[in-house]
Amino acid sequence: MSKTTTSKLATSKATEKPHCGPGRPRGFNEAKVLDAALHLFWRKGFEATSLDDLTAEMGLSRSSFYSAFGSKQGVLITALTSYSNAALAAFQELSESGDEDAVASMMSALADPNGGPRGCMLVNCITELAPHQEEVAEIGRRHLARIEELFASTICPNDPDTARNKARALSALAIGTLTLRKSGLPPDQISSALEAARGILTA
Amino acid sequence: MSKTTTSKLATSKATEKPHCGPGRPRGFNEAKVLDAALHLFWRKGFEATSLDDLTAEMGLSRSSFYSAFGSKQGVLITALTSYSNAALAAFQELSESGDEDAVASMMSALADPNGGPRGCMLVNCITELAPHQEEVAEIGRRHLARIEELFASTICPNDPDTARNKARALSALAIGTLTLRKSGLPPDQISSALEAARGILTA
DNA sequence: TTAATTTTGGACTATTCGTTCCGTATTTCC
DNA sequence: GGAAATACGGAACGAATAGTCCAAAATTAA
Repeated sequence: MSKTTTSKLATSKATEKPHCGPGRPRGFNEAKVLDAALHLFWRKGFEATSLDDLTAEMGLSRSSFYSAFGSKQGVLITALTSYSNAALAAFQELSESGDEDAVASMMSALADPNGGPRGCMLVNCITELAPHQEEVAEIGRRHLARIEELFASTICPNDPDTARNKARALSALAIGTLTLRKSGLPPDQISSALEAARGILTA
Repeated sequence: MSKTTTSKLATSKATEKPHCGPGRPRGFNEAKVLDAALHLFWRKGFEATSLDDLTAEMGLSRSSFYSAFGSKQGVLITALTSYSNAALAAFQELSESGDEDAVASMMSALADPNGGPRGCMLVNCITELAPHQEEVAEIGRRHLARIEELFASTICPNDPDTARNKARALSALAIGTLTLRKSGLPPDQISSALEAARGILTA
């Protein structure tokens, strides 16, 4: 009686890869499960997230998990890399918008005073893992360097030296703000402080 | 043959408590083992530090550890509290020095461009634990609020409103800088950016 | 000395950890 | 319809985890 149910798993939407070689096709969307993993790491931290948590949230069996990502650390690196790329792309778009208050938008995107879960996952990972996982540190360095670069090219395309310093300060400001928010400072106080500092720094 | 060695443990320096009530006296200095625990947590993070790591570093048996501190979380809270108090006292002294460049000293004390292990343990704890351990969040809030307060009273004792915003920005700046350093940015680049930002913000 | 009290070492427990493995299901290629 | 290849469910693994327990040791008060 168990044989009567014919599987429908493989015939899902399958927006990404329509299945190439031989063998049974995957029953999950890689981008989606990676996103689920990322948000779980964001909520709980890397060490505090267990394999049971992870596979439950991703909807994968342990076999599928390990065959696809190799290890707990592997799935973090993969998810973090694509998160960084996506975030940087969006950030670049803001910086190239030519908008008058592009810097303000960039600050908001980074510091996110209203505090959805999309603050900056990378800051968490750097703080928790960078000293002990070189791959995470590398991703973090790349990410922050690119942010600084985009800040610099936005605020002052002429004088590169002071622009660089101001850009670094803006980055540090936004990142530090994330910690303030995480400690419980109300959003409106975050906003006003950010606003004031940005006004002064970019004047 | 094992009985011949008479113990000398209890007759140590014992600078803190000369032993009051009845019963066997402790063989360890509470402040010292707390400091050891704090630095281990700082190096490895809370979740990544095991009881074996902890007791080894503190030089305690599990019995002594649990009878003195109750739990892994307990020793963190205790150590973190005294760390916060000591750091804030030193910070207050800087702010009350009347020195011309008191703000610069305060920034250095917080951001510590040369990066000894005494950066700011509290930022690590906030990032890793505040969302899930209310006690840690509370200590973090207290700590950051006090820092902001001292900044505000130092830079501009008159106009309290903009002083508050600038103080908040300086705090965020210093805290964000810690993350930059942790990601691998060289100390001299940290220093120059801090210097520039501070100059602008306090002008 | 003896009784009372506290600390200490380290064995122990029950659980959870990340990872591996195997039998079965599902697909493509011939 | 095979054969080959890949994915899946879930049991199993050894190591590691935070925390408990108890007998022995060390002290004070009588």
